[in-house]
Order: sequence, then C-alpha cells, then structure tokens
Amino acid sequence: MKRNSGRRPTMADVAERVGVSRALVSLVFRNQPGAGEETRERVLRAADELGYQPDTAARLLARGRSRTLGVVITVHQPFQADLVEALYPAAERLGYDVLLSAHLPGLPGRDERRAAEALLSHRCEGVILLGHALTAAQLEALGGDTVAVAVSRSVPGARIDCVRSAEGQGVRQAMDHLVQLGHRDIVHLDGGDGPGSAERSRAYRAAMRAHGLTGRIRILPGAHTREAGVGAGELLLTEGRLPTAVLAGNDTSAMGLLMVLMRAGVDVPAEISVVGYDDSHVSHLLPVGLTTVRQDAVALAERAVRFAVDRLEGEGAAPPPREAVLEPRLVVRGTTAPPRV
Amino acid sequence: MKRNSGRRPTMADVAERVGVSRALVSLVFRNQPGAGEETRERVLRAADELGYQPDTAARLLARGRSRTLGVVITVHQPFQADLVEALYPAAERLGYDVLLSAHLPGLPGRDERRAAEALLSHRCEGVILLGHALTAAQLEALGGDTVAVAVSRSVPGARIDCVRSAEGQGVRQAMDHLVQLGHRDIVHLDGGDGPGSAERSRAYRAAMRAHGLTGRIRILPGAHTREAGVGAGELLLTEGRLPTAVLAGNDTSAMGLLMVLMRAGVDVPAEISVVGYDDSHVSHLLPVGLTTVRQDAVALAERAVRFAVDRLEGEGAAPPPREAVLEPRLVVRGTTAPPRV
DNA sequence: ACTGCTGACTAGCGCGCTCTAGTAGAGCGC
DNA sequence: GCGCTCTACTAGAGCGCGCTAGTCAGCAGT
Repeated sequence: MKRNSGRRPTMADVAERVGVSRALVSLVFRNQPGAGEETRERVLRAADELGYQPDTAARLLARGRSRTLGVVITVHQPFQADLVEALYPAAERLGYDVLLSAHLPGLPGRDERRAAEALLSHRCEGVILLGHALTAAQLEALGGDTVAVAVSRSVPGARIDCVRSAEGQGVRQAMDHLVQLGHRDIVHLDGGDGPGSAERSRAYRAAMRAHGLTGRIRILPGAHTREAGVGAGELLLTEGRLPTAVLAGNDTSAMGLLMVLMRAGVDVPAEISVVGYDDSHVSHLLPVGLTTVRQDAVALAERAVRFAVDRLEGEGAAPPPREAVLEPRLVVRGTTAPPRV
Repeated sequence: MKRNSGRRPTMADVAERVGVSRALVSLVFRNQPGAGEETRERVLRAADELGYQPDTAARLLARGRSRTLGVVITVHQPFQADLVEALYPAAERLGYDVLLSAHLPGLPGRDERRAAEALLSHRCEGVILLGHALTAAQLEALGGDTVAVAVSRSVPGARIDCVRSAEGQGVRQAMDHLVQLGHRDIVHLDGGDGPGSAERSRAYRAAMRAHGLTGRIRILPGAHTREAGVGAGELLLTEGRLPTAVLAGNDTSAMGLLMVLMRAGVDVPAEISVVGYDDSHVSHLLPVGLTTVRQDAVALAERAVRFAVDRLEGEGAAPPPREAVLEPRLVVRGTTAPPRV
C-alpha cells in the first residue's frame, strides 16, 4: 500500500505497470476465468503496490447492477439496531451489500424521503425502510420508482412489500399471560406514531374486551422512547394508586417506566407487572429480565431482504405487493408476576 | 411521477422529450446559468413526468468529486447515535452528504476495514470512524489511501486526524467532585477496549493518587455495554459491602449498573454515587438524571467534519495529522451525593 | 496442409453524467 | 455593412469500469 498522492490509481495504471491490457486487469478483479495464473498474481501485486481499489461508482455504471440495498434507519432505536445487525448477514448471503442512511426526526431536511433518495442516488437497487412514518401516498411514490420494502409498519392500502409481525397476536399473548396471572387492572402505554403501535393498542382494547374488562381499558399517551416511559411512570406515581400491570408500547418505553418505578421504590413485579414489546436486546439487561413480546429481528430482516431481492431479480411483470406477517412470541421473564392480593 | 417499468430514465430521455440536448438538461439539473427560464421549466416538468432522477454514480464518475463523507458506526452505542445525529447537519452545512456503514463486532466479515472499504468504494471522499478499534498500523493504512478521521479514540503514533475529548480532564473533574462530596472509596468500572477507556482508567488512577487514595484504587473489568454494568453491579452486590461511589466507563455501563443497584433496593445516591461518561441522551432518562461527564457530540462532529473537509479541499501538500481535543465538562445531576456517614 | 479448438489476452463501445470549447443568433454601436 | 458582446444552446470528449466480440499462438486430429 503506497501512499499515492494526487488522484487515485485506476485500472489503466495497474495495467500499464504490469504491461497488460485494462481488460485483463478487469478479469482478474472480477475473478473471472481467462487470465493465466502467473499474470493474475502479477496484476494483484501491482494493484497492491499502487494502492489500487476498484471504483464502485464506475463499476456500477458499467454493469447495470449495484447489488446494494439501502436501509433507512432511525437512530436511537435499539430494535432497529438489532434489525440492522441482522440485515447485513442476510443481504450478504444473497450477494448484496448494505448501505445505511439515517432519518433524523429532529432535523427538518432529513426525513425518510431524503434518506431514501440519498441511498437511491448512490445506486442502491432497493430501499428497506425500518419503522418509517410515511403515508400510503408517499410510500407508493417511493415504491413506484423503485423497489422498496417497509419493515414493522404496515400501511393499509399502500402497494408496497411489507414485513411485520402479527401485533395482534403478540399483544393477545401478553394480555392472556397477564390475565391468567390474575391481573384485571391493566393499563396500556401507547406507542404514539411508532411502528406497529396503532395495531398494538387496538389489540389491547380487543383483548380487554375479550376478557370482560371493557370498563377498565385505559391507554396512556406515549411514544417508543424512554422519555415516554419515564413520563408515564411519573404520571402513574402521582396518581397514588398504581394499576397492577402495564403493557408498554415497546421495550424502550418499558425500560423508562421501570426506571422510574424502581427508583420510587416500587417493587417490580410484586407490586406491578410490566410487559415490553420487541425483545430488543435491552430487555436482557435487567437482572430479572423484561417480560416482552419477541419480534424475531433476524427473521424480519431475512424476509425484508428476500422481498427486495425477489423483486430485483424477478423476471417478467412485477408481482403484486406482498406482506409477510411473522408470529411474535411472548417471552416471560422477571417483570411479570401475579398481582399482590 | 410515472411508473416507468423497464430501465430508469436517463438524461437523454428527458432531453429527447423536451427536444433539447443532454447538456442543457445537465445545466438545468445543476442549477447552472445558461438555460432560458422557459426551457428550464419544460425540462423540469418533463423530468418529473418521466420520474427522472439524476444518477449519482454517473455524476460522481463524471465530476471528480462526490462530496460525500462516509461514517463507520457501531450499532447499539447511544453516544454514537448522538454523533451521527450531529454529523448530518455539520456535513450539510459544508455541502457534504453522509453515508453510513456499520461495523458489527459480532460478525466476523464486518470489521471497520470492511465497512470503510464499502464506503470508499461507493466514492465517499473521506471516512469518519466513530469509536473504532483499529491499531495504529491499520489506521495508517487507511489514512494513507484516503482521508480518514478518528473520533473518540486517539491512537498514539497513528498519522491520522483525530478528534476526541480530554478524557483526563473529564475524569479529573468527576473525581474531584466525588472526593469533594466526601467519597474515598471510589471504584472505577473500566470500559474495556471502548474508545477512550484506556485514558479514562489511567486518569482515574492518577486522580486517586493525587487525592492520596492510592491504596483504595480498584478497577473492575468492564466494557461500554449495559451488560458490563449489570455484571459489575452484581459483582459488587455479592461482595456485601458496596463502595461509596463508582466512576463508570460510560453512560451505558453506568445505566446497567444503576439498574441492578436500584433493583436490589440500593438507594442511589444515598448509599452509593454513580458517575457516567459521555452525556449521551440516556443520561437524561432517570427521573433524577445521571451525573456524567459531558462530551459535546455536536462539537466533536463538527470538528471531525471540518478536519475531513479541510484535507479534501486543502491545496498543496497534505498537512501533518491534526488532533482536536475538546474539553469535557462534568454535569452534576442526581446520582451523586455525599456518602452516608 | 487444412480445419477446429482451447486458453490467454486485447480492442473498443457503452453505462449516465459533467464540462470545455464551441456555434447560432440577437442586439448594439459606429 | 462591420465587429463586438451576450444569451441560449450543442457537440463531443472524457470519468473508470464491464463486457462482447474479437485476435493470436499453440496444438491435436485427419
């Protein structure tokens, strides 16, 4: 690796140094047959000496494809971090590379559209949106021009591939668990406009009704943030009487809630049970562990990549939008117990 | 926006539709003078109708520059999320775009080198490494071929631009604060190979010595993870006697520690004081707030971008590697108090 | 000697864009 | 009429690579 000040070396430089044609160097770098063993090695050595690295932009331009998937993320979301972690190997197995672009809710000019455009303009062939907040129309616009897959949030009516888990089932499992333990006074901490939260609170209501607890339905406004959990905890504490159980919108808000409760000396789960949602890896951090609804990040990521790749490599007419709904599974850990009598 | 199945439209398609030359379309899309007002509008309208979007790969190839900075991140690190959040606007102000690539410690094939290469091959002009774990030699190799800036971790001897905060000062402030409160039995939870942790534990030892507490120096092995904090907390609890204060390697491990302690009914800060490091936004989440050493993510990000851009746009010979050392500041919140007598 | 074939290598077009060097035509002063 | 400038636009050469369609030497078979 030699520092080569000035412009970066190109294939032509390598070719010239070895005394062969550019095409031969190209062959070598693409691992294609057609180059002699000895020449191949001389090319690689020369490239190394020059510090040559193939230029992806040019490579992309020349062959039609980039084999790169763009992923739009929201920073500060542990479950999305889990997804990203799972996306890389899933994409790699199918021969795709991954590029990330952040959507920053705080920064005006940096919404999902902008992030997706940045990715596309870098020749990503498809875009995977993690927990976006786009409307059906915006999704359609995106999906019309390109291959796009939405993860976690299903937007009814949007003609776009979507991967999510069956929120209703997950919530139902959690609620059944709580009711079975003997809880009746179960409050739901809403997830605001977070992915899946509309479905989750709908399912909460349905479950309460199903268990004959219609009169006890109570939904606290919230978000998928720790701040929201903290706020909800403080609200509950000021009320004097705690519910016996809380179903949080996701793990992050559950953790915020737990933080406040424990801090106030409330005994979890003896005095109050808390259930999270996602099984992002924060839920393993309590010594007792957070009871939560597990969304399989690996499976979600694999499905998302598969949808994108299918569409990219599919022959003929584009198939109609598909939806994969994965079954979540309640993971009972230490934050739930029968209510105190 | 019309769904245009088949290949995506190019400049030539737009030009043909309007009945002008490709060059004119190019002018319009670069907002350059030289096109009549009416033509300009016709071009834009045609482009919109075709769903044309300029192809960055080709654009990059054609003009020398991409004006894009690559950022190598580690997923699951709140402080890095803060940095990323600050990097976008900082880069944008200087007219640069940002692309992210993750380094996954878990996945073998996905180390910092690989992440950086992915970014470079997508024509990023420079790479900003957030809390990497590369050796001096690896950094040099990277810095030799390209513009690279390391954030948070200074590697002695590596000839590469570096932005970090003065760990020694930060730790010193935290230690002075604890000692002034009356603490003598102060344990340090090490950050393992996390960025800055070597300097932090060195500074811890120095501060203990400076306060005449050499005999009480105690460093618990750890990492910049919540798991490490949880582990340390459990260890301390099994020992029966808690220290009166803990200086954690970063906020994340401090939170893990706090979680366990509170869970065990330990009163923070009455029974034990805890100081974090970073002031990542998790530290605001406790109702009382985490006392921590604030690293200014915005300033760090701005400096990192500025270093990269200076090098990219600097004329003449490359300047010697620079280092920016920002002053951290202790932020006293609710997790520190005088020890119980 | 001719053909056929294989392995090693090359010429050169094209990917979609930028950018330099130009041209056509209008307007203007003399 | 002439040159001159200015605006609106165009021709065409790259940028670094991939890829198709070759060339050419060497060798076996008839």
